[in-house]
Amino acid sequence: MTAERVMDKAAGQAMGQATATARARGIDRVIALMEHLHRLRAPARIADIARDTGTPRSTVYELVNTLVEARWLETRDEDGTVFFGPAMHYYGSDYLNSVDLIRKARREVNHLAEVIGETAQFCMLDGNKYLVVLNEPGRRMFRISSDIGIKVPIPWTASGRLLVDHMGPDEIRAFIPEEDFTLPDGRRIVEEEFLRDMAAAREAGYVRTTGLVDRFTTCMAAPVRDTQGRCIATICFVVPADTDADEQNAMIEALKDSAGKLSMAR
Amino acid sequence: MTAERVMDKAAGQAMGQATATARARGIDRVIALMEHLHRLRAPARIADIARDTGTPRSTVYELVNTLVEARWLETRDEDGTVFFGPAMHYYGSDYLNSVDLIRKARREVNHLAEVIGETAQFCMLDGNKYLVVLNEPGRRMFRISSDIGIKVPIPWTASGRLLVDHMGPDEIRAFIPEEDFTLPDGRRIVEEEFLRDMAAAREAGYVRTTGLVDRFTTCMAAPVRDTQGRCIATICFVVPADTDADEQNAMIEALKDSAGKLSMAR
DNA sequence: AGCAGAAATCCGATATTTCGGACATTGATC
DNA sequence: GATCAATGTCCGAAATATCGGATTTCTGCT
Repeated sequence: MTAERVMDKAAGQAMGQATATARARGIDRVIALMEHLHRLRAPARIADIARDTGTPRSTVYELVNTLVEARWLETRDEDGTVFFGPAMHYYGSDYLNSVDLIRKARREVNHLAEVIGETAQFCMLDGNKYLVVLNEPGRRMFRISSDIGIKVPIPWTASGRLLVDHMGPDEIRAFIPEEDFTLPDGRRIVEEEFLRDMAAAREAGYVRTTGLVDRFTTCMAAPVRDTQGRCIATICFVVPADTDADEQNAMIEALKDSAGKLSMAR
Repeated sequence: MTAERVMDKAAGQAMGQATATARARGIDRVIALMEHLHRLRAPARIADIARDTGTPRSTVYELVNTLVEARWLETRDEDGTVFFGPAMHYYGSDYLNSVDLIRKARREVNHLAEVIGETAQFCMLDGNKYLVVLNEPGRRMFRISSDIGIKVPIPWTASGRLLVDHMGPDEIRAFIPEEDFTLPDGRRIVEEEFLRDMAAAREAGYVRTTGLVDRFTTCMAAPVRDTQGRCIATICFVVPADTDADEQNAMIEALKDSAGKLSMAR
């Protein structure tokens, strides 16, 4: 109820910039600032931060100084831009280590990426969106970093078809926003198709999709289930669509294996 | 200059708790709070946070609410403790990906931990202290998490002997605080010994120490050097002291190999 | 050199947040 | 069931951090 004072939540969804109105707490401004950098995924100049977050310039300067001193932010290059600093990594590591499932998942994801050599990920739901929690790039050169912590519509992903496993058609309709069935390129995912994929995935114990978000990419995912059999996360590979079929099958086996271990674990 | 208002810096070194005096900015209180959780490396109850950071109780409640809402913190279990939340992981990942050397180092550390099966680390200096930046546990059960982002006296570590490589005896004396030559168990590292280790390490291209911080642990480290040949980081293994000699030699070769790649890279 | 525009700093006033302490709630112990 | 302790909420007042705008410094360009 406090942060909303600064950001108009209604305006949220779209390109995340807030129009500040009144005077706000330092904390709320800092939260907006960090969130902005995260969405940007790149260093930003202070003036731009001020504009894009709707924070008065003098305030941003003041806060950035404080944050740089605390190593939450770092001044980059000599171009006067700032980005996240080492403290965030330390705190983030503490978080990862404190969550049992994620700590174990890290092992599996690293192992998969190392042995198979393709990009492996660990994904979960965050509200009604899909989220990459862990990402370990394979040996390929490109696609170095992925979108850790960036929310994506559930129907855009292979894993999404597993993560809503336990819901009936009506529940899903209520849960996933209408507009999320439209892909970035404008194509539309028919609901029946989605439900069919889902049922097939539950049956087979894995799911594979090609050319969803990106035409030339194939995703394969296996479900991590809790003791009640509910899918609480997925492990997946992201590979070029032209990857050899046998290799893909090997990957799926590896995924099922890893996902199985994590399902046991908790 | 702002954060100091809250924390008495002189009191620092010891058990990190500050005695708040005057009214402080929310930001400064939050920084103290996060730093406290990081040192603690465990969830804490709000009342304890208030006591240990010297922040008024009502203020902590207020701030924690804001931070939980932003996912910077998370309420754990049902015992009312709080700890870092997922947002810290996302911001931390952004940081890691934004620093070239660290991003590359992550590959190497993961690879080493996977292939050799022992805990691998990537370390750097932070001021006049040694710091584990990346840690990847091996296949052994114990010693799951390490002290990422926790400052350690340079002489306590194998890597430390490489990281001050470029300094002369006088520089080192000026750089490393006197008291840092005393190990946690009270033993004292003679300066000549340290300098000898250093010279030998530079000569050999790696360093190995046993029973420094912990009697039953051996550390092996290889230097990552910049274009001027200066040691800017190290890669290392942390293994039980009774590890087979041949295995240790193989590890050292693997370390030199990885460190060499990173030295090339930048 | 000189100029224009942007980046960064400075400063005082006021709207606001922090803080203390009182009050409510929960839970454990005897 | 009563007592004590710990946890969490609420509220008004006072201290002060945020903000606007003016000033200064920097940078690139003609």
